[in-house]
Amino acid sequence: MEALPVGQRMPTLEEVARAAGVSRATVSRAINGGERVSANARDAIDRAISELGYIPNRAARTLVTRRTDSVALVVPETGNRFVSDPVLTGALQGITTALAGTDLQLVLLVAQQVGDTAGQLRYLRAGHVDGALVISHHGEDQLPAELAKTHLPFVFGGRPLDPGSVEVPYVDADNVGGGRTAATHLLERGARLIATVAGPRNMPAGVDRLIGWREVLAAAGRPVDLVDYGDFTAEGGAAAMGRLLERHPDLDAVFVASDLMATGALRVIQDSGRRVPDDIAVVGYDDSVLARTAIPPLTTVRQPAEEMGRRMAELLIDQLRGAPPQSAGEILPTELVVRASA
Amino acid sequence: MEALPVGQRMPTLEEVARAAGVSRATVSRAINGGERVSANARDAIDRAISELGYIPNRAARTLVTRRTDSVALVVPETGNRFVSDPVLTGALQGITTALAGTDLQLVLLVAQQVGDTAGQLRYLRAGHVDGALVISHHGEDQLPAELAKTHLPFVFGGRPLDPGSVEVPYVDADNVGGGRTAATHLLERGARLIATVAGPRNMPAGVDRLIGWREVLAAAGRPVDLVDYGDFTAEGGAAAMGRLLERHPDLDAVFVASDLMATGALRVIQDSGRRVPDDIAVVGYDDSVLARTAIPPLTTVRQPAEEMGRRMAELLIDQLRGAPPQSAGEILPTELVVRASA
DNA sequence: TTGAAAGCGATACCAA
DNA sequence: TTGGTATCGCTTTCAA
Repeated sequence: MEALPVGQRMPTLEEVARAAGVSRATVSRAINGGERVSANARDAIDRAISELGYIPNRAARTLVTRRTDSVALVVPETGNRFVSDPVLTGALQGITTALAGTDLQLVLLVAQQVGDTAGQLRYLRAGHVDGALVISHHGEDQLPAELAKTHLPFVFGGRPLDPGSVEVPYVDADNVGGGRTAATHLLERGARLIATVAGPRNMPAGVDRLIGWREVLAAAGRPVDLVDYGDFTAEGGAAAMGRLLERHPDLDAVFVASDLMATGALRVIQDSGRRVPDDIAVVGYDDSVLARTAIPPLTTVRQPAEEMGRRMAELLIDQLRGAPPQSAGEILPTELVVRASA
Repeated sequence: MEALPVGQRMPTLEEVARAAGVSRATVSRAINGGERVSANARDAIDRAISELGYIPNRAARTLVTRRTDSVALVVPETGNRFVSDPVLTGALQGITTALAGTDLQLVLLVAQQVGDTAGQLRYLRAGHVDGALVISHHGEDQLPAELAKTHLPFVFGGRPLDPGSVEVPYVDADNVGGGRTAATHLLERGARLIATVAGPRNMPAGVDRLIGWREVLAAAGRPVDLVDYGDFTAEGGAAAMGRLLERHPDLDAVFVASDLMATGALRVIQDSGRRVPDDIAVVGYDDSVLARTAIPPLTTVRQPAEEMGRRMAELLIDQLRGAPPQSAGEILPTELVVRASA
């Protein structure tokens, strides 16, 4: 990366000052808040700025302020996870929306290999960004503890499983509540034997949804052992559903902890000659595009992905403004979207 | 954004120099290529660097080199487009892979409003990045022409519709070829009356796939007027399919220009009492997750999204190294993925 | 091969 | 309210 194509020469503060007939210091003040600058000077400076098309040089500014005006979006996992994760894309949406009101730029920090947090930490520690938004699925890594050491403001998306005895500010959807909602809906529909395809045991999202489901069934005096686990893939969902049907051929409802897994479950159920929802009612999770395109369309628990992203960004911005990090996580409510499958 | 949380104080070049017993200049040379530095000095410097945990300050470096070591990913559209676009997420994957070998950081530049290219251009012109990767669907905006004026290296993903008399380096999938492949497959399956649900007429991807389809049918002496248009949504696909069935109740095959539209088409076809593929064979486009989860699973044309992203990044890196921009677009082959729907 | 010193373009302190 | 000036951390001549 030696030879450098010639870019436009940008006007500097100096030139603006000269054109406006004032000093650099005055222009700088005018640009940053405009305190203690006379109306006269202001006008001249504004005119000079727009005539010259002046844009402050970020590098120069960063050098002295030690502020980069950019924040990182840390995505711990690589591979098609990024693609398939229904929350991530929505969160990204919310994040950019929230950042739009500021002059903060979003820098993408995608792990090169699964579990490669070292490289990301190096970057974060280097002071290249003012803060970090961390999307976390597997909460088990040491990212929270390590991040806390850096003194860099950060907010997690998704509750870290093991914060390592540090307070971690995070935003999460109410997974327990979502599990409750799904179970309650199936109960109210009159289901007699309710199963669940849960997510992985090492992921907070998987664990919490199961907890909610279990809670409601236990309270209703129903069995809570019709449980099998998938890995949040369609194949995993299909396999788990198959095992459940084998063990409990008479089950008539199932809560599947993700829409993607639910598509797999749907296939297995229909292949077994059963109809959805008449023989088996199915509730999914995420309200992703898959829920709408599935046949039959899935009743599912909507995650407020975009709002999660927005709140993450807002909490980070608060910290950048000097507020102390939130000591507790923020839990956003989920919502049942009723379609044809249950 | 006034108050600034105290970050760690990072060691500077100066301190490394002192620790190594050499001058700043020598350390700098050692870091940048290591030309004209004695082995002795090298060793001492390397040791000092790792002991102190030194990381160069990007802002200071940028200030003098006028290089930012970051490139922008420009996403012209906002809203859930980002989410639903099957190519974008894959391309992102390829881009980060290609960038992993360099020290380039990816900065996300999402348009705040549809068609708001002005803000993006301002940012790009400000010299905040060394180059830009532009994801383009609607080729009609003036982004290509405006970008060319900035002298900033850039590469488009997706062929711009109207380059405005400038050569635009781009990477695209072979949409015409994809349309041909789909049509050919349906012909070879023995279909008699082949329709298509095309994409919007103002999007290159939509237009090109239709051209390919038409080409093959014309060459085979088949009618080429069983065409209706959708907007790349499931609803659009369903509506277009409905119109086609009404006009041509006897059609027995259809090429739908995106998997998402195909899910809508599938629903309409099945609701009309017809079976897929027995009564109507369906070929989709994208090989997205929807193709795999659809019932029946979709035969579809796979876009090499990840490879597109990788090539985009590679072409940009070439330019950053001083190579002239490619004068012609680069077209990557598509591939038919045969599943149950056709 | 090495080092001294001059910037790069901003901010911020201090006097005026 | 202003302007002069030191400073941020690095790269890059230019001499030695």
